[in-house]
Amino acid sequence: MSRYLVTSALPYANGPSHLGHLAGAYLPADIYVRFLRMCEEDVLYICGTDEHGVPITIKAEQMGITPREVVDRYHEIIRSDFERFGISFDNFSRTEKPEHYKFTQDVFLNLLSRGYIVEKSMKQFYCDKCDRFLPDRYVGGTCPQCGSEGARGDQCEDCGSWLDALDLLEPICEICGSSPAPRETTHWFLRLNAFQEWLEGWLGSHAGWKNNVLNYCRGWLKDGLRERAITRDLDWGVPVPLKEAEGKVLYVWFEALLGYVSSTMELFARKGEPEGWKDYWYDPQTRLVQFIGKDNIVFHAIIEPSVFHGLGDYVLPWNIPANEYLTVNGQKISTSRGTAIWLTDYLAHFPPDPMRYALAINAPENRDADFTWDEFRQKNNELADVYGNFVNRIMKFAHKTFDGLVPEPGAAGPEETKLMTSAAAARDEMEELLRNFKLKAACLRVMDLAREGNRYFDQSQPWKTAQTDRDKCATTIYYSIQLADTLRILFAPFIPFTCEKTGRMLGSDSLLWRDAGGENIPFGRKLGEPEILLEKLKKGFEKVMQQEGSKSESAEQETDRPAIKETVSYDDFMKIDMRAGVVKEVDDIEGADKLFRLMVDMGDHTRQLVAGMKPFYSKEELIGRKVVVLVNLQPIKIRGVESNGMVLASDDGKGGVYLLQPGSDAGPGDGIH
RNA sequence: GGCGGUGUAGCUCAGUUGGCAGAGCAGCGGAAUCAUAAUCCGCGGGUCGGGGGUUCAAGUCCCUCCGCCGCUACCA
Repeated sequence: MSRYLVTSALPYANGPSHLGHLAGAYLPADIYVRFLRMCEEDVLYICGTDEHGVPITIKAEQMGITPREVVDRYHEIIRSDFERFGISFDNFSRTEKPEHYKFTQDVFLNLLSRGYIVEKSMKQFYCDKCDRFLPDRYVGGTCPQCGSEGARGDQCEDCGSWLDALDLLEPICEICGSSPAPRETTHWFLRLNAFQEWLEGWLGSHAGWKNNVLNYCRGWLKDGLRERAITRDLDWGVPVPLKEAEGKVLYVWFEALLGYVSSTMELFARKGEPEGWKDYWYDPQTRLVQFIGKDNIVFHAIIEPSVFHGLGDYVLPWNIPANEYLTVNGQKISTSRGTAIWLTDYLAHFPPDPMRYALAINAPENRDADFTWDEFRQKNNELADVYGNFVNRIMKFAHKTFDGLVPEPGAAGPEETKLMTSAAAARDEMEELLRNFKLKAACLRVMDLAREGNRYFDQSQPWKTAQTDRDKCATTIYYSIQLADTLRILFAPFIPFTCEKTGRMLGSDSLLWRDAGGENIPFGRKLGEPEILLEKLKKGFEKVMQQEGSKSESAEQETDRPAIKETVSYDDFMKIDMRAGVVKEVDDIEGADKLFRLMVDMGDHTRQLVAGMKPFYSKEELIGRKVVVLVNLQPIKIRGVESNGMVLASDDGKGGVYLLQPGSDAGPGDGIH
């Protein structure tokens, strides 16, 4: 027996969870964990919500509530959705807990005393109006190298040079437009570079890990690891535990990774064994398995091992089976574009198992996988037909022919021997696959066995032998029932709710992997009433949900709209000069995917504008179109092309951008008030 | 434009260290009637994105081009 500590990436509590989350980090981990438990391994499955960081404060501002209220709300939604999907965490904690604060602060001090964290004083732009320090990319200004005005704090697009934000001439705050001033601030840096050599060796010893993980890391190591700031000037998060660090918090990615440990501590504290967590985290024999999406690879394969190695006592990841992404209708899941399918919406209409099956059999294990409702329907029906119907036909038959009792079998013939051998082989092959994180292949394998069950049943023709050879018929049904039980066990990690149903019919609820392939259901046992395991779905079934879904999506989206900006005076507004124009020419701009160069007829003159319209309009659509132009805006060069104004458009906040259009009577050059 | 990924049957996807191209679904033909019109048997179908190279041998390794996706930048 081995000891396993399994984690799923901590979901970020700034919104509900969608199918992509489930498919990437939670369902695969749950399948793996359920399997290990059935093998009687010592396993803990740990998770919790990640509740700090800037995006949550922004969300709170948008919703007009406190960050604490945001995370309370989403923690509960996320927790409940996962629970209903059967994700069987041993503990689902949150980073807004005193234990977590204390632990992360201890870790910080520990690394500081070991010299892995260093303090550095630096100057950073501070915006008085926003009352905050500005991250580099939120500072704009004139490039000191080439004089271009469109430079940002980290890089100048025109000349391509990497900049220090402080070198920018005429800096402006990209959030409010005012002029920020440099101010002295102090931050603490994790010396990742100190771990470079060790990491190379450590990662090198894990050649069996998935390629995506190793490749990402290789890239990082090739560039050379740098010191990374792990503190921020912010008021939402775990405070840096030093007197001189007032107003500073630990940066999320440093702190959230430690949530795995603090969640484990919380679990054992609740059990009354406050030191119990160390049996897992301090034991080098523990197999730490961390399920994540590919976006999290750097944190789990580079930063976390560095931190744990720096601390000394902790176990390092044994494997990091990172998944790729799930797309929906071929497109990336996007909250703002409304392509996300929320777990809450799905669960309001359908049971968890069909989705668990559909996502398991087409999981993004090696590359992005695509989800469509039609595909989902096919998978659901396949499962209902091949497995559900197999169980159903046996149960109905046994009730009709043998009064609902498991019949006493005659001697096993070659077909029966072959069937049971196959069942045992499936069990062993699946074990091998599951232990190597090939969940998809394992799922296919158990479906194969279900097909074999149908084949056995068909070839044995019990509906005929019932009349001619009752002994043979009894044998067929007896062994079919044994196979149904094996299928119940082997399917259990994937579709646990359905397997519970099967268990009620068979009078068996034991879930031991080694029982698969055996004769577990004794003859003479009274079988439960047959019930339909899985409902089939008709084309277009998802309409119900999508209507419902779009409702909650739009509710979700309103909160994504920016708050109304501050009031401006009438005089200020009158400074703005807008006029109607007609688009005459449209050209591409080299090296820009979204920009068009527009020549617009303004009546008395023609002016050149640059507009980010390429994703939304074709050249043909634009030519001849009447537009509203803001004409007295300060000219600026964008990607080397001068733009003398701005074309006005509405933005629905979900990726839809629509040009404003003057009425049909308006002519070029007409003013707009 | 930079970085990353990807391209295999009509569709969704497998193809381990190079060694005779696979599965499921869909399609076509048949069997069967216990069962949720479910099941079972059989068949067809691919220049493995294009081109070049290494090799006895390339879907697999190298170069190059094309397509698609994502992140990022430009969206005055």
